[in-house]
Amino acid sequence: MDSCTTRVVDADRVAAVRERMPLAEDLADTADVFGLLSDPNRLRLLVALLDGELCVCDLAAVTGQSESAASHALRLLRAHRIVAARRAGRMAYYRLEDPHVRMLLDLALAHTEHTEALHPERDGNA
Amino acid sequence: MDSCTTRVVDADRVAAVRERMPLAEDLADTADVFGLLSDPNRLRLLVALLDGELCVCDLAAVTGQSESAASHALRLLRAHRIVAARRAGRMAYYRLEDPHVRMLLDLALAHTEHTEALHPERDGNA
DNA sequence: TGTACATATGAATACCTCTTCACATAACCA
DNA sequence: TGGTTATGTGAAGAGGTATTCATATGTACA
Repeated sequence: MDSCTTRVVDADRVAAVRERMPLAEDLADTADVFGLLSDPNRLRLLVALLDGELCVCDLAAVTGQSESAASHALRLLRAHRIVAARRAGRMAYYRLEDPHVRMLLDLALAHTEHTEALHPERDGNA
Repeated sequence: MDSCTTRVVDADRVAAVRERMPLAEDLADTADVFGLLSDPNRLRLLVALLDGELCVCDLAAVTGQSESAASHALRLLRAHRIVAARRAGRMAYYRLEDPHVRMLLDLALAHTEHTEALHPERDGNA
């Protein structure tokens, strides 16, 4: 099928790893999720939503971006089912919908807080 | 400090979330890590290294990319202390060095394998 | 010593992403 | 009804990123 044109040193290990390699489709989906978490402003939006729903203008205020930028980011997150919106009149309340992303966020943030010991030039939160 | 020029609906919630918001520096670091995991080829490299070290040409073969591309990707991962290299003659054996990234990978891959039903690109398009 | 080999790297290109601006949509209120 | 407010969206520009090609570096081996 997909023959590799390059040399191989440890053919057995290569074959074994290839066997365990997830499907390209699954890897692409996983990479997409990580990509959605790779922007500081989107990260701020999701962190803000960890405690519960917020409307767009509050999310914009908390994350320090324009409401248009926040709306664009929320649209992207919504398209990937990571957040969901509840309409109440002319307001839109967003919530974190994906429990898996919540786990990734918790793990990642716990790590950065935990490894602040490795960056002793700065102390904890504001 | 950083005053928000936009309206706010729930001022208390906004203040509380702001209090809990991690430092911009930490958020940027976290976003960087996620960004490094947001490319399918880099993801393949890291998955291949979950079981142990491999040389560059084997990594290129396993991940289906050119050795130059693999080397570029490994250089990036190495610069962020996610992988480390061991030289043996003219070969370079890379290993996964960051236990936190290993956890993120395990968590993410376990999730994608268990949820085949979830697929994005379907715009909610309100 | 010279040649072949494994890896590293710089530059160039094509692609993608984020932000902003302008405007659209839709709900609320006088 | 018209005006104001909250959010949504398209287009465009700036900036970032990934891949490739060519070449450099350094090791091994004849």
